[in-house]
Amino acid sequence: MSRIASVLIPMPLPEAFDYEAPEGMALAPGDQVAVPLGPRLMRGVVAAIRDGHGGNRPLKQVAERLDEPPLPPGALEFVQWAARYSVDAPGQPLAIALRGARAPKPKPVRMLEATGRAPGRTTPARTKVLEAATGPMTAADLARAAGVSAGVVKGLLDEGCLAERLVTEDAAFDPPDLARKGSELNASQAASAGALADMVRAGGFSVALLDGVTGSGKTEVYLEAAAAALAADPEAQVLILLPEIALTQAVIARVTHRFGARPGEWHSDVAPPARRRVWEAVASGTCRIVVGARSALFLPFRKLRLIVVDEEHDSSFKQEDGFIYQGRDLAVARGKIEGAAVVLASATPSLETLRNAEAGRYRWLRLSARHGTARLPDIELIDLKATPPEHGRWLSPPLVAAMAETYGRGEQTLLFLNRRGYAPLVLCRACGERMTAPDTDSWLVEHRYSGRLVCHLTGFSMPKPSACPHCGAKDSLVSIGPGVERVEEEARQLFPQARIAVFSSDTVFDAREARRLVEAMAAGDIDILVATQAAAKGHNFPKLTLVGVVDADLGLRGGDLRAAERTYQLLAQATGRAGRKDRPGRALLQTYAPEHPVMQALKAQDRDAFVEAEMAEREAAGLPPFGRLAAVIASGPDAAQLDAFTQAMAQAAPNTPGVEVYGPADAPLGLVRGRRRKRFLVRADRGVDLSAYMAAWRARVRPPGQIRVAIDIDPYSFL
DNA sequence: AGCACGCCGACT
DNA sequence: GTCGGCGTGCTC
Repeated sequence: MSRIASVLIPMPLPEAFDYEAPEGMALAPGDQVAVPLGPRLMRGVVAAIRDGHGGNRPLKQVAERLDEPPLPPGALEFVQWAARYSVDAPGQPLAIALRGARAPKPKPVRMLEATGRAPGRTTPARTKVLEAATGPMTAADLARAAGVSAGVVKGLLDEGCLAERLVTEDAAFDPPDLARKGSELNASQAASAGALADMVRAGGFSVALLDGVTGSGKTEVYLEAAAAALAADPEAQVLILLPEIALTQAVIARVTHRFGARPGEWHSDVAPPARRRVWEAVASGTCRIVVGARSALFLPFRKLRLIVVDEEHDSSFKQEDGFIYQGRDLAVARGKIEGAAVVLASATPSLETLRNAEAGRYRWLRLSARHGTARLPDIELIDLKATPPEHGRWLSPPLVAAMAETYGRGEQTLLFLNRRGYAPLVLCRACGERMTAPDTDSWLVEHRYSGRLVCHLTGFSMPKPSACPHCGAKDSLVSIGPGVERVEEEARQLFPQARIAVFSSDTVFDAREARRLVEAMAAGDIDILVATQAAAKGHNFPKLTLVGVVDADLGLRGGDLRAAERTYQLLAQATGRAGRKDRPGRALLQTYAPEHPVMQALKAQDRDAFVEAEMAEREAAGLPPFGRLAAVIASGPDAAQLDAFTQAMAQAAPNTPGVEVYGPADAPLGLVRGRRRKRFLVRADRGVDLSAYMAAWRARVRPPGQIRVAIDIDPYSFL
């Protein structure tokens, strides 16, 4: 008999591997260890310890217990739960959970300090350096502060008048100052904040929907819930999740102001050493507030007491590649594991969340009053059949007139179009050839800034050719349809004097640039902002009084489950931008289907009507939130082999009451990176353990050769 | 994911 | 006769 450690390894292995725990090595679940895997040593995390022996073959031994913070029990359980739920290898979520633990430590910086020794020879330059050396500084800073060359500093260092000291950036996070007062709350906010504070103080798992229109002050309310959680327990930790990196800076500033301490920041743009610092501080409990993107859910919290999911409806919470998961749903799961309160905040909650609130599973807190004196914008539909734009233009006469009026008053316009680039399609007038990426069915999008054709799916790009690559015709390629760049071009032609900017992921590369643009807009330094979804939420632009939605129908096409819901949310968010302070706002929606229920509900600003109609349709079809969906994407380079495999897979689908399997069908993007793709869609009744069903199905087939099978629980994109 | 082992073409 | 192409499969 010996002790056996079951070890999770951050790789796509199907299960934890067993190792023998060497005599005298103290090991506990959560410990980070080094274990031999094949020819090399891997980092892993102990999932469980038991007594026993290896069975038919001898086990390898754990090589070393690493001197690193262990994964707390809640984090470990969450990793395993997430893997099971997503029907994926536990190593996938574990890799996310260890992303901060494996990052390099912050490098110590060489700082110089005066030692008090007088230099052998005093010169004016040396005196200036010693006067400037009031505290530890880097050599470069000291030379700059004294206005001398680096040589002078070096000379003083060599003589021992300055001494070198290695300083690691202070790893500690300041504790939140709980004596600080929060913002002044109106009656509605105060009631919700009180309810959330009670919920948090009561302890244990519970979920609340914080439901309030744009500008109703949801952030102030959930910050009070955070204050209650932090005050109730000196070790309590709070996690605030946001759908996009661009929104983190504003919330970090709010948290810093509210608690007098900067929270931990966690998203893909955070540099590795800073990530390591946050990871360790969260594991040790010294970092008590984290603001981050969905992957922050996997941080090693010790005593997580509150999770806020801001803009909970946002589809960016859905991770689509690699480890596929829905951040909002996993947040609720982590809350359950930790016994924490979960607050889902939105102006346009997802139908899933609304259903849970209606059914009483979630506490439903409505923020009714709008902050300050701002009024909701008027929403008008522009019927593009009645008043179409000129040929080759995208802004209709009524929208242009409204823009002129707004510009004339010195106010701002937001033109909203959820399409990057200049034109979504380039085709040849001579032969009709559509430009697509090699090995892909998706259209190449023209980008004029870069002069290239870009595939938004694979990242492939090429210079725009002067002749058609198919038929060779010269100058025959035409740009079809609008992207934000093209709308910007049109706006510049219409308003040559206006200050116009574009906000899309092609023009805004990082959080800093996003903040710069948002600040310029807030300060009134931009007259017309042309934006994709990236700018449609979370900001307050006092001089913005007109929102033009260039193509309101965009989300109504394509026949995916959430198209109507997404359009509704997007438009409600985008139009919510207009007229927030004392100016009334207007929103103009260009549409070819003004009679569509979504357009009508939006025009009437009747969320309940929209939700009721959409819920009825979903219920009748047994679709989420009344049923559950999963997708299988099988892909491979050989079409015939893939067909044969997906046919076999269809045969192998377990026959279970309450589950229907549709497919195999060609995936909408049937060819990606040279691989053919086939898709199954699985619909299940609410009570079915869909993850178990999918796992059982997958276990029945063995994908041959190059064929890959990906399972997506609760798919969003049907591509 | 790595990294081996494996079985078929052009080289010192 | 070998070196090496990367296809297939395993790692407790």
